[in-house]
Amino acid sequence: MCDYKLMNKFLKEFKDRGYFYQCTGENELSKLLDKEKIKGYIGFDCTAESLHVGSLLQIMCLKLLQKHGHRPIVLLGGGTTRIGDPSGKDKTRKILNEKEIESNIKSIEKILKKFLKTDNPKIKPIFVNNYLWLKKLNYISFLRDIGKHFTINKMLTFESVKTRLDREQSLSYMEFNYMILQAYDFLELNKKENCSLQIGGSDQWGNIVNGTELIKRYLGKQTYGLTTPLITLASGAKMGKTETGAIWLDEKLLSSYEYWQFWRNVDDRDVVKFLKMFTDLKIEEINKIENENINQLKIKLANEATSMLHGKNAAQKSEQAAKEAFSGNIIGSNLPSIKIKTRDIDKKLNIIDLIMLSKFEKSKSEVRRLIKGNAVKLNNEIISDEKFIITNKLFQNNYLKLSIGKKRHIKIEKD
RNA sequence: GGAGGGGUUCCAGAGCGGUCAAAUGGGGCGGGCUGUAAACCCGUUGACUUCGGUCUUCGAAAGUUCGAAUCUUUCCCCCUCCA
Repeated sequence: MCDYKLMNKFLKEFKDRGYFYQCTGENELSKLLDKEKIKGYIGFDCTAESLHVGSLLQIMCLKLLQKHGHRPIVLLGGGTTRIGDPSGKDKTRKILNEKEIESNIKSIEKILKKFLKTDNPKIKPIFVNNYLWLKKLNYISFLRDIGKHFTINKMLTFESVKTRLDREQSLSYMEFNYMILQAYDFLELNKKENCSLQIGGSDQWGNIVNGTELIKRYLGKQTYGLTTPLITLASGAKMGKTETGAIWLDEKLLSSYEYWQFWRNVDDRDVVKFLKMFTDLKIEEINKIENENINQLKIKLANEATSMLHGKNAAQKSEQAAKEAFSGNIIGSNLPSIKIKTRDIDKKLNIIDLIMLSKFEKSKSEVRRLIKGNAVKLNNEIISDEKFIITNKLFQNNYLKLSIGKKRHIKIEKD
């Protein structure tokens, strides 16, 4: 462990922000980072069409590399996604087809570009797809060149493998190979791009170390691995997926307003931690404001996090919309809206159908329950009759505000 | 290969011929308190409904029965122990 004061600035900030979990050769890494600008890589899973906040910490790591002049490499694992990482999974994953993976890669790349600086050629991210080299592998030569460096004895001790075997859940040979492929990725990136650092979540530790060891044996070169802790919410839940649905980073899957709301609603105990982790604010500044009004801090967190992804404008709009929605009487002009046809209103649209149109609920029974529980409001008036008919009179300047519970509000616009 | 145990609603887990849309806990949702927090309290949690009911669920299929999550048969899948 090297002296904190002498530590490389990148590493130091990495720790100060709470990104640090484990590291191989911390001292040497620190020296290396002082001496030169390096390339560091993180691999992202492409099984979904978008990333969610569960990957945000990884993205922040890439940003931090850039901030300190290092260049991030983003590996979108078209190859490995075809296999499926067994880490942290107790079942074999669904294998996606080529088309799905390709389109996932595209949309994930788009998201990452929103976070990362792409104008400075020295630090702009390099996007790579490991399918490029994995598809060309020749089985026999791969076994001879790469496979000989891995012992089954050791592979069996890895957590991802062990838990599967312990529970007698089947682990296919295909999945068993995942770690070798990931190690090979690192080797390839080292050869091609001189990449000398791999960052990943703590569950990737085994895979990462395999990579550095392979490179040492195969090329005799020193590389490093760095892992981030698994972020859990104060409530104990894993970050990223709520019961309602994942907190997606793609606007198509989750509006910027909802994204803002996610941050606005974090547990009190998580606020400072998240300010450090997920905003650009300086650590000293965060320390200074730490004890300010908790709700102001949450708004700050929401604004910072939202502007990072969706832009300052979207963040401001969301804040404004929230203010309007929660303070009461005005129809929040910035609220998400849906349009309905005047014809439908003339056809005596009732409240249940209106809510169905809003897509807030997909079951009429559930809507009836909500109405019984005084959860439904139109223009802030509780609607307690499930046969309530929507009339033109309810619209003010062509708008009608529909609220379900305290947190869900939508603007209905007459078309 | 031999012997047992099991697959139940979002999850865990009761039920073992009618009173079962299925106990209980967790989670979710809604209400209250507050601060769009936590904790706590209350309600609710298959779908549709003209609120009378109707329809679909207890691994899959077939059967016994007036009636099946519950009994029988076959099939699929999981677990434990022995070889």
